Amino acid sequence: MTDEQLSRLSEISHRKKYSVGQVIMSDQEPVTFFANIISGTIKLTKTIADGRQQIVGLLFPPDFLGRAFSRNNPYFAEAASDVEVCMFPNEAFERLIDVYPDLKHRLFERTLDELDAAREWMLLLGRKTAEEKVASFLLLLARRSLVVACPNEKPSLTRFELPLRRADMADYLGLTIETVSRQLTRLKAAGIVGMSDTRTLEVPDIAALVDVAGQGMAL
Amino acid sequence: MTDEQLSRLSEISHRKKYSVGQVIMSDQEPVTFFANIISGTIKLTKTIADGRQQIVGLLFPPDFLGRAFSRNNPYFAEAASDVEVCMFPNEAFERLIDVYPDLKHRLFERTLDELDAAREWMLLLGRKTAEEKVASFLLLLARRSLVVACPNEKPSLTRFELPLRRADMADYLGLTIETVSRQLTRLKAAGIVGMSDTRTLEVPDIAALVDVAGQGMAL
DNA sequence: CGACATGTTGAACCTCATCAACCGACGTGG
DNA sequence: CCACGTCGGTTGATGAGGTTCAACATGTCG
Repeated sequence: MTDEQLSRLSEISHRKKYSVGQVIMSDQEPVTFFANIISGTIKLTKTIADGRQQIVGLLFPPDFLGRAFSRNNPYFAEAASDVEVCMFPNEAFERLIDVYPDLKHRLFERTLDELDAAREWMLLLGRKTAEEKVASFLLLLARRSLVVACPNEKPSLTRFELPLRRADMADYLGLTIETVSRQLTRLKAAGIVGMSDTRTLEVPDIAALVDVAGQGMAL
Repeated sequence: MTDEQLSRLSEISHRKKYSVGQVIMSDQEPVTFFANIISGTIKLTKTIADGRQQIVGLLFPPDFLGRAFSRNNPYFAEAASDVEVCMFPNEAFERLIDVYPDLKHRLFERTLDELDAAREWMLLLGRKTAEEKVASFLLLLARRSLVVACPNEKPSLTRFELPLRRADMADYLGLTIETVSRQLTRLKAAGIVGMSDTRTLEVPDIAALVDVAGQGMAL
């Protein structure tokens, strides 16, 4: 983005914090803002009346949260961890979009990426086994951590934090908490991953993880 | 669209037909065209090496098939029935997109709709039972047929053709052929749907179908 | 300390996948 | 014309993968 765009953006923005579990956007209310994630993880969920829930998207910095063209929003956005965002009132942001077409173009490309991710996840949800699901999720995080940390090097050991609790992992993978837990201990027992803490993971050999993730996690 | 846009479009287009099972776009090759579906049904699929398959999108007329900004395409597009499309070479189409911003806007909105549909389906794949899955799919088709046929009236009986064989329904719902078949006969036995032919369905009472589809199919 | 949230582990159960047989429709070649 | 293979679909029997229910462990906070 150009400097001018950035300054225009910052003029209309303000920071906001959410703590774990807080609802950021609701199913019920129209969306009044766009937000840029500064830190933390946000989960997008869909829910059935009886309580069943599915996470349909995870957002990390510097992802965008919002609803282009102010339609109604069919998801919940919830803080999966403590979260800090940079918020833009809807109208102001959409005015900016009209003025800077390449900003809109960016949003478009982001949406296409989200669509690809959603469809990748459809394959996982519909066709993968519990073990493959968990492994695929860990692989996703492992690769993310590599990109964030050092784009070029390939360290033999990858270590990262789980951004989700077991309950959320279950809702993301279409499983139950218990199954997620069991598969994690299985992967640990098989030496494919190590866990110092329940939220800290080490992957000694990514290739081995790729193997149990069962393809389709192309990169 | 304006008349001018339409005429410009038709200048660069040509018709093409595909018969059932034919591959329209492949995983392997870059996409060279956009296409507007004139008749028939196209399925977008993702596949794992061992043969497991998931349909990640269904396209009906007048949907669009293609890949904006000529990235590589991670899906297969296959004719689920005999299909007729109107094709545009990629470069020409993208030139048009640049000239007519609202055409791009249209594509953007279509992409957002696809994203919503994909996420709706994630809920289905991850959290619904076999019965709910099948019912949800039938509900989707029932509503589609209502919209196409008569936007206003609400006839008591809805009748429509299944655009997919059992195998494809299974791949769309994350089930096996046998389970799909069994659930269909269960719904038939319960009087929720009628089947004159294996591909022709009647829904006497949509509300009853909504009921077994288990929410989340909001409209 | 007790209450609560998060995570792990075990046992029983159930839904759905798997394997297999069967049916009708269709097309083809002898 | 009929035998034959193929394809799409249905139905049954069996079994495995995951869910459910329950108990327990650990850590945190009032």
